[in-house]
Amino acid sequence: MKKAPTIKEIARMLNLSISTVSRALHNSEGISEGTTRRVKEVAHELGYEPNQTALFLKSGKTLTLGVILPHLSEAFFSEAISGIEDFASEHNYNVLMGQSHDDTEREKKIVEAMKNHRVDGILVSIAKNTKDFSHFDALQKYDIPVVFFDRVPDRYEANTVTCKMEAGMLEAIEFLVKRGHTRIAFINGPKELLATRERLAGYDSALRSLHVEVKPEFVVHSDLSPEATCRAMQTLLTLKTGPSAVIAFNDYVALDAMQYARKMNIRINQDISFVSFANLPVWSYMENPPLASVEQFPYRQGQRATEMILEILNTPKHKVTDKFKKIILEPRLFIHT
Amino acid sequence: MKKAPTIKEIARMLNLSISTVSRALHNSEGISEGTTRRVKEVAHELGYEPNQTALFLKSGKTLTLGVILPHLSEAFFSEAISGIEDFASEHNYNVLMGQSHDDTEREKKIVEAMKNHRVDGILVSIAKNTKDFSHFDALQKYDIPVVFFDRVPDRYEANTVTCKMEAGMLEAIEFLVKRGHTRIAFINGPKELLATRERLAGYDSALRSLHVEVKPEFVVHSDLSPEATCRAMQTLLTLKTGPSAVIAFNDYVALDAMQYARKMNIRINQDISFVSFANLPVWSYMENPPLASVEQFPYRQGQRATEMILEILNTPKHKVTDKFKKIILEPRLFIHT
DNA sequence: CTGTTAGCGCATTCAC
DNA sequence: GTGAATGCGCTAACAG
Repeated sequence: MKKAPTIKEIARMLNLSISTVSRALHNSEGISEGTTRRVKEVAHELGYEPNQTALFLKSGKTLTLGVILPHLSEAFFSEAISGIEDFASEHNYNVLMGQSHDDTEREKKIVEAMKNHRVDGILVSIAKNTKDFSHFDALQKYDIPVVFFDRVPDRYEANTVTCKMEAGMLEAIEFLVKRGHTRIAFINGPKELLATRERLAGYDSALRSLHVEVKPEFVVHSDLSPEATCRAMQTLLTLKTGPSAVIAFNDYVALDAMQYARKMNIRINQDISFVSFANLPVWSYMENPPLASVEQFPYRQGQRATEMILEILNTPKHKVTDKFKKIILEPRLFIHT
Repeated sequence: MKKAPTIKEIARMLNLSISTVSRALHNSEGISEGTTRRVKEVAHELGYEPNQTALFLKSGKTLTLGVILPHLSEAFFSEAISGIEDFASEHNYNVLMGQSHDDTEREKKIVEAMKNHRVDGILVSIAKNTKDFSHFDALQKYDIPVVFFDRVPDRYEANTVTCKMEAGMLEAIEFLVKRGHTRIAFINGPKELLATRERLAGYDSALRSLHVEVKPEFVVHSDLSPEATCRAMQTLLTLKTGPSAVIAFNDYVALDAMQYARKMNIRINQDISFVSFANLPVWSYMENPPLASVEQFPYRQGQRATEMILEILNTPKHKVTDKFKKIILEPRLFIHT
């Protein structure tokens, strides 16, 4: 049973005081070259690494960022955290990760654990049902900044990184209209999500600005489960005058909707065209992907969010303002084939 | 600029000593009910959470597990870490995450950072080129146990969780032979990986035991890049007597190989049948997935690895043995109708 | 029932 | 050039 080496141990081995060892390791002035060398040798020999945990007591910095996501199994989020981790590690930060599984209670627990660990800052994509943000607000008492990305609270008081969904929707609809579609349906997501409302607003305004008739029955909802998506698709297919194109809330909804349509003997992108949000990497391998999808750059969003929080952390306290930071990325319509 | 509340602050506010506060928060014996209540009230009011970092100094436990993976963008690994995080958080452990991007140098850096943070244990799937394990061995000095999963070192001295690849290969080949295939090719992975050698051993022994002729030219390699996979597939397609079935090292290789074949006007699973390893969740949505794939249960592997490391952490020091723990899971052939 | 103190690992201020 | 002492937040052993 070993114990991690400490400066104390090094000091004892060399008959030095711990402060000398500490200074030697930091190349401080006023330590003889010989001592410095010997200290470093022994340190290396023992595989000494400074104890970040002890350092925190002095510095108040853990060099750790907390990341809270709904779930990693969704490609969007695993790409995002990949961007976060890459950017963070470039700047010597570590990443503590937690999945809320779209459950507000778990989200609260994770926030608490991260408070316990005194992470320097937290990046979050909130759970589907989170309406109350008091667990995040409580972080102010700990001087832990929070940056929300993608799934952000529907209120102004928050640092956020998002994609301009209205713009993405406009691009998608312009694309379809150019191809001659006028009966454009929309399978939207759960009404609690801000993203749902934004996409709907984009849908309405895009259709209006392009002078396409807005039919209320063309907008249906899914809670993102395969079953709900199939029901939504079914609703669309049983309309007397059905849609010629369907926009899906995201790629998973598109997958389920397209599968259901295929089962109903509808030819994808011939009888009904599809356009989707988020752009799964696997589309390129599919024989019949949606005609296009709105790329939301999860990796980039993660990166930018990390950049934002590091900027906040590096702002000297006396310069802190009350302004909230907002980054809004432009999505891009990615046309398949 | 707030600072995190401490027991000291609570003590000052109530004119108590810090030890009384500490005891009250822990419901220790011998504290008057009134005091306990008042302490808890104030603690709640301030949003007090104990400082895990300070606790570590005493207990030597950070309640944090380090996880090192090649990259999260691969579904296999994001599923695995999902299993790790779920199991860990159930047991009040947090997860510190790092991506090696299949680069041994980055892997070393991550190990060092995790040593700095004094994680209680580390779970790893090693980088493709890692041959030297001294950075992991050095963790012994810190009494930090390591459990390898999926991508494990090719030596005995390691705690490992893996899938029995030979068995998976046998199942896959049995499946193909039953369907009448005798010309079964294999696109294997990079030779450095243990998984590559295991699959090859399984391939050879399965063919032999089923009395199918082994043709050396039927085994080709890919470094897992799309280009290499296409070249490998091309090699197979230009054989005078080509294969009737192809087994792919993993799903990504299968995707690339199938796409290439399609481009060459080969009808998937008619002209050439495919079987793959790993079982991407999206197969179920594809019109022409491989006939079958060998499911390796990444989520389960992550869970079991976490279970193993927690078991090691909870073993009293005096009971520690030198034995290495090994868990070998049975893969399952998943047939895509 | 409650207060005082030591110590975990380290950087740092003050002595010599 | 180097050592001794302090304090970061907290628990636990020891005193009352």
